[in-house]
Amino acid sequence: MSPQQPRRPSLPFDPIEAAAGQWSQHWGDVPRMRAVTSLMRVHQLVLTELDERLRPLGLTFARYEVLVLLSFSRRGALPLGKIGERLQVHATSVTPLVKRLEAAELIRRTPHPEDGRAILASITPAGRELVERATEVVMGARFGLGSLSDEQCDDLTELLTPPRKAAGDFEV
Amino acid sequence: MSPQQPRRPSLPFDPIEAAAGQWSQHWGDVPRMRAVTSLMRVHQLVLTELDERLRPLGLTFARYEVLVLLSFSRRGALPLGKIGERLQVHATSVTPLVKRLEAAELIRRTPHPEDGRAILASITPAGRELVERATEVVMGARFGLGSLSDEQCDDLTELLTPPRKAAGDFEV
DNA sequence: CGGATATCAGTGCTACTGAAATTT
DNA sequence: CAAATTTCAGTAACACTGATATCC
Repeated sequence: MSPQQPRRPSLPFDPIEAAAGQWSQHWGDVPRMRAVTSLMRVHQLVLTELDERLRPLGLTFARYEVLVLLSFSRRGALPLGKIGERLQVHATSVTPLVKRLEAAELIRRTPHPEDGRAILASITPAGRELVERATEVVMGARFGLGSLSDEQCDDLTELLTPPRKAAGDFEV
Repeated sequence: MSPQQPRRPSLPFDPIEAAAGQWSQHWGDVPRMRAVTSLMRVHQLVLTELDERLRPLGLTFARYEVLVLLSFSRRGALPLGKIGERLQVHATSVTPLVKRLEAAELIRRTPHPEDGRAILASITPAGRELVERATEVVMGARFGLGSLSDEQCDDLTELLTPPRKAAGDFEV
């Protein structure tokens, strides 16, 4: 539905390959230039598609991720700080994110029983229902990567691991 | 410089692998779930690093891309519509993007000589100088993908081609 | 006239800085 | 008191909708 970008005719050539040709004549490191450009473009495509499909449910992909995280947590509840940490969202961005989910009654905010500074976000039954429906939508869209085989997805994950490790996301 | 996100200690495990374990117990299609999560994370890491390095030059990665595109074009000039098309930026987003570059005197806006509706953006000598310096910065950062070999970058580009083709970016 | 080009106003989402309130 | 948790105000990007002026 609703192609936000006006439908453009397909180009008769790969625009990234074309740019790489120009790039190589001026500068160097073409492999990295191509990889980064491809990464940016595919990210844009995947995120746009998933946001679009989740919109009828009143969710963005970011809000969906919060619901998934809470539904996976032991008590269905986490302090806001943990949410930001796990999802790599800035502390000052968690507050409005959680506020929207609370307004839709998908989560509840309660004071942390053991730490008076912290707030617990806990998923509601309505939140659990919606995350199931949203997951069907996301899986129905094959995460926006339906053109890749399972093996190619695994290869992609593996190739994207060194940058995450280099950034200090995790050890080993 | 300036780590916007507070430096978090590395986790002793891969958080995406951990989430995949949970995911597999509830739902399916783990390969795609892992690949999309990795894609999102690496995109965030790369874009944050490049924006950070370009900030001292007064550029964002988006603005840098416009300068590169213009410096590659035959006359150093393109109509705004073409810029949006090539960089996949919405028409209403091109205007402020170009306006900022003009304010910094990196490009000039002139009426299209043959089409009274269109505006040509042309790169200035200062723009050409800055794009050279910015490219040194970006290449010095190895595009944020310094942890990958040339061969791995090529593999990554190849894996990301089917999604772009499926989205109709180009034919063949 | 219908379609294309660019602009503007306004909304929505997110990242960030800097500051503050509260609690540990 | 220093550090942690959350919130708020304000700035900056960017994507998008809907409307408008202009021109082909």
